[in-house]
Amino acid sequence: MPRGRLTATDVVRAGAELADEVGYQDLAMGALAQRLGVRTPSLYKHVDGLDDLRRRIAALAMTELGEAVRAAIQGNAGSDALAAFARAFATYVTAHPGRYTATIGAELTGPGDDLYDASARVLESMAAILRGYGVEESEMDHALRTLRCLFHGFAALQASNGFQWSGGVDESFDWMIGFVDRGLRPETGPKT
Amino acid sequence: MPRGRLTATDVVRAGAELADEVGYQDLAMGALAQRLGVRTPSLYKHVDGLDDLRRRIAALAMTELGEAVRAAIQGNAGSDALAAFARAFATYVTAHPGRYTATIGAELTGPGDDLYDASARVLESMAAILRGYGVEESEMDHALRTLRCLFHGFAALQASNGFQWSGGVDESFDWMIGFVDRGLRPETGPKT
DNA sequence: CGGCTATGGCTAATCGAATTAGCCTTATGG
DNA sequence: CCATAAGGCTAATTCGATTAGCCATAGCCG
Repeated sequence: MPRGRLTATDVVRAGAELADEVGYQDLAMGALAQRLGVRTPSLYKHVDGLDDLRRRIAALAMTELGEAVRAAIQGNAGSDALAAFARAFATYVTAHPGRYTATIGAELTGPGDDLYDASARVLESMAAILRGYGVEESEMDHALRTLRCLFHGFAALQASNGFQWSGGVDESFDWMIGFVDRGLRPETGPKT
Repeated sequence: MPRGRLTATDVVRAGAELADEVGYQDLAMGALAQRLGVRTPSLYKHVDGLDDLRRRIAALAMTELGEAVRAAIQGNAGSDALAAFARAFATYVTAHPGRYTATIGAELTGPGDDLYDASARVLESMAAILRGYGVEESEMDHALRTLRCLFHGFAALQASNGFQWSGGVDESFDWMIGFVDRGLRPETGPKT
């Protein structure tokens, strides 16, 4: 009846779930150990401490997010791709506020780091969308960073306080996407 | 020879400076007390603990930011106001990364709360800009939220890791502002 | 089969930072 | 000149993270 031994993956996954449930602020080694039916120090056999756990959760979140958005934009292009991306992004962030919060403060080091690589994959999906709009290569970086600010800002606001968006969050989000779409689309005429 | 007694304001101001210097993560009661030439427990006569301190720093940051952007847009309208706002915003965030970080995770409660009110004033400045562009009242909320996501996202990315924006941050920021400007401006023709 | 070793869990102990309790000094104002 | 409250201090508590060092066992080799 040995409950299978834990692996680092188990610990990180459980940590991510815990963060989603109790909030990133309250993610603690003790609570996590309890959830895994183990004593706190045992976790250190799998993770290098709280900071390491946090970073791994961030990497997990970014990886999952990358998969979600990649799947969403499959077979879509232009506005459709943008809308699909946005929807997938918002859905993920809303469903996993704790996980995503882990990515907000995390430092990106450089290539080879899980979190960095996962972030790069998300950016690659954004870039694919932009290419679909025919954005000039010379403007790609700028457009990419702009999209990144927009989505990250949305996520941060959503995750932290659900910014008083008492009502109409979805409409505002759709409006935002429409705004970006109009801006990226080769000009075709009056905006309405 | 009594070094003037401390006030809550002194403590918060010093805390904000400390956060800017050592990073928000390392803001600690002990370090702050030391900087103020006082023992740790003494701080509790002025602030209600670390969480309270953080929240007050967030409120201070938002208040200062509000003053900075309000001053910047004075006498400007349209693109100029937007550009001035953006410049002031970026300058503030870059100069005070620790302070701004305090605002990122902070929960907004409701009217009457310093942080909430200060945030409302910043939003009011944004709204003024949007009105200058002739944005429909019905779209105001959506546009406001969009701007908020964009600026907050920029700040969050900037503050946390200075997102690998090794080069060209300023150009990208300008591009972003230009993008928004084109999107808000009543259509006048092809974008170039 | 019987022992070897690495892994993963445990208990006990340490550390550090926040916070609380309770005392003491002094500026202030009646 | 004294009463008092504000603001500092020391000592003590608490709680969470982390470390040290021990123990059981699964898988493997001779």
